[in-house]
Amino acid sequence: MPELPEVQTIIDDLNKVILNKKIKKIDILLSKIVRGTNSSFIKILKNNSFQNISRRGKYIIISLANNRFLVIHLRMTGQIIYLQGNNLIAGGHSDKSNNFNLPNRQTHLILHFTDQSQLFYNDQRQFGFLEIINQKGLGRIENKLGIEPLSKGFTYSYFQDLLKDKKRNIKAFLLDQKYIAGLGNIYVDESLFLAHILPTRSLDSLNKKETKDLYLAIKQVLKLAIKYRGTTFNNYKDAHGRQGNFIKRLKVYGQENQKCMRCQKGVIKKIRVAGRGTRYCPECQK
DNA sequence: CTTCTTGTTACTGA
DNA sequence: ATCAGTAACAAGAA
Repeated sequence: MPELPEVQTIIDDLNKVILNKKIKKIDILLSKIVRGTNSSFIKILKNNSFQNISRRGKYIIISLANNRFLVIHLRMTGQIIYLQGNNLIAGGHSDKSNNFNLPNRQTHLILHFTDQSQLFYNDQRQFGFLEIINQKGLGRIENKLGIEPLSKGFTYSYFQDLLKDKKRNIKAFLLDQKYIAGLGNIYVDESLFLAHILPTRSLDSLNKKETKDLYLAIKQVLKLAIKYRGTTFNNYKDAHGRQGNFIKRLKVYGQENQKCMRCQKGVIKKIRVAGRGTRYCPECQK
């Protein structure tokens, strides 16, 4: 479940260690994980290098030479792990089975660099993908995504305009990448909790204060999660011995049947909203 | 055995 | 046009 903060953590780590290293070999272990033909994918990457790594919503965008881009989407269980020797230098979204014996059963692609370091793409459920695109492809991604919630352009008045005249369910709206890019199930639930708003509410039912609170909550939750290096980085230490642990700061996600840690009155409930498991406090979210 | 999990797209029907 | 709902993708956990 890598969302904006997890993807941001991954690219921040990778940018420090992988730029300009020459790719000497590409192993595609699961063909369908690569969009487009495998042969052109390999042809473009071979002897190429990463010039810069950025993010748009949950998409990882790696600039290559020759105006090409390697785009990676982790979907639900994708991981990127960069190893130098036996040392994990940068990585993403490790789950319980934290096993650096790579490649393993879930490894679908390996990039080998000339300095012997390796980048592994792992994906248990195989929903993620890698793709080489050009400037035009970049435009296509841009066109389907809404604003970056941590960008300067995401002002309160921009947020108000987004909501205007819509009657949608608030959670479905926040999950929709074409309005705001990067939120997923975890941070939507956390933002709504922070703003004291029930996930079942509709946009046209929000008053001015609630709208403002939600706007601030989204930014606050995302910033804090990035500070703690995301939620799903549980059991690994990176090269600097840090552990990402926003999971310990989650207020509602995964807290069902627990007493609400804010009001100490409600018990966190889990229901289904917009097709997703949704957690909230029935006492202090209205 | 069944059910649930999550990101995204595609599709149906209101 | 807007929106809700559901299936699909795949593998593993409970």
